[in-house]
Amino acid sequence: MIDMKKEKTEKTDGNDKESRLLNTAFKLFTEKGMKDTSIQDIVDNANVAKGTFYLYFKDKYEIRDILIAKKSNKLFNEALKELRKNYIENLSDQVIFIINYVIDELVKAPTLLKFISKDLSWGIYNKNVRKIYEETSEDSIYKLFIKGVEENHIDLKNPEVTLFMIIELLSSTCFNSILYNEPLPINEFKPYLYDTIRNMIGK
Amino acid sequence: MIDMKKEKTEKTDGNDKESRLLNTAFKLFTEKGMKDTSIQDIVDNANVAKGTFYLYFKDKYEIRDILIAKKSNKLFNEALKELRKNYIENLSDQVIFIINYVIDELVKAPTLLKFISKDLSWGIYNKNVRKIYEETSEDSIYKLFIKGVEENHIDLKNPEVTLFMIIELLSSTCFNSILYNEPLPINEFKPYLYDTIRNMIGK
DNA sequence: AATAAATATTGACCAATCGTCTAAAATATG
DNA sequence: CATATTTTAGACGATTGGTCAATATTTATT
Repeated sequence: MIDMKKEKTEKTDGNDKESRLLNTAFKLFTEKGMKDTSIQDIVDNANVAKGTFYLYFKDKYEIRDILIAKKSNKLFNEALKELRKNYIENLSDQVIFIINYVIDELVKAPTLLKFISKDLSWGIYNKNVRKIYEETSEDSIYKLFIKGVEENHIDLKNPEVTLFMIIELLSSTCFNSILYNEPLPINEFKPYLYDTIRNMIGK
Repeated sequence: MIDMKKEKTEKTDGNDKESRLLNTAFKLFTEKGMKDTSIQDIVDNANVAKGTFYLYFKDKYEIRDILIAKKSNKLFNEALKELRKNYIENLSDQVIFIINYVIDELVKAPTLLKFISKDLSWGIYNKNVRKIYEETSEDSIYKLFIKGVEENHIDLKNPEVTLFMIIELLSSTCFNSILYNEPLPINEFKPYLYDTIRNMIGK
């Protein structure tokens, strides 16, 4: 029934041409930067024809948006998974746990941080990125936060904006550690950041 | 003495080719977006040859950086000028005054806000932009803040990072009013934002 | 004022890049 | 096995980016 057909068949472990394009693009974007990466570069390195690229993506910027969304979404989801393993009651502390997790991961992987932040500033504000966020995430910091605010009767004028502000703070804190090439005392600064978050959320 | 030479002479009120390129680029960037504006577009609309563009700017991205820096710098300088007219003692209140001024101006000019924020997220983190900031501003929110912290013996772990965070908050607050097309109650949200700033700076 | 040196400007030119399109290959369906 | 549908390939025209030698303009020098 299942025959091998041609010898050319790659291991079909789900990494199809689309995935290969995404992986290759991420590699090249982080290595050489957006500007110095052409679509030809991407398809050559992914061993795919140019036409195939345009089958899946509109242009270079769409593939970037998708990448940023996937990478940052993955990071937040990992953080949420870790959060579930611990029992943390307070919403402020839950948010701080997540922020803390993400900061640590980003500081460990500066190329990822640079990519996420530099070209799109965390991508939170980009329509395309937000769409992918909403499509792909069953569980999300957004839902956790909104639910938490409701359940705990926390008095926030606009929870959504508050969450964005907090993530913006996360972004700026991380990015500062890259902006200055000298190592920034990010761990010293954390308690200070978390105070601010507690003040924003209350409780 | 002063002769007209050619009839082609434009009014030489300081707007040379460089300025014309900058103005035209800003117009096109905000009207059509970065991606749909080619250098050819810019030089055609500015009535300048292509080579002239490359005499002043490295590429499209450099002219964008310069524009963002100039526009945002101008905004902050206007805010500082207004601040000087009032007598505000407290550093928190001074910062809030400036933030308030800038927010109001940006909400009034959404295309400017969109340009500043979208492609570079306020530009604070961009090396090129920062360089221009430092070169062009005699008076700046940066200096005001650092001096204020010192003079008032305010205990901040890292004043520079704190200021960036505050500006990031300003940026995120403004940008939220664009993100959602419906009018966001930005004025309602202000007191809340300013509480946060007071908590960050203290006093 | 005439000449020389320095600087600014131009636009033709070529290489690189984009995005389209048609034909071929792979796969699914009956 | 024949036919329809989807996926892939890469050649192609159009656009864009960036260079460069020629030309125009300004500034300095005598």
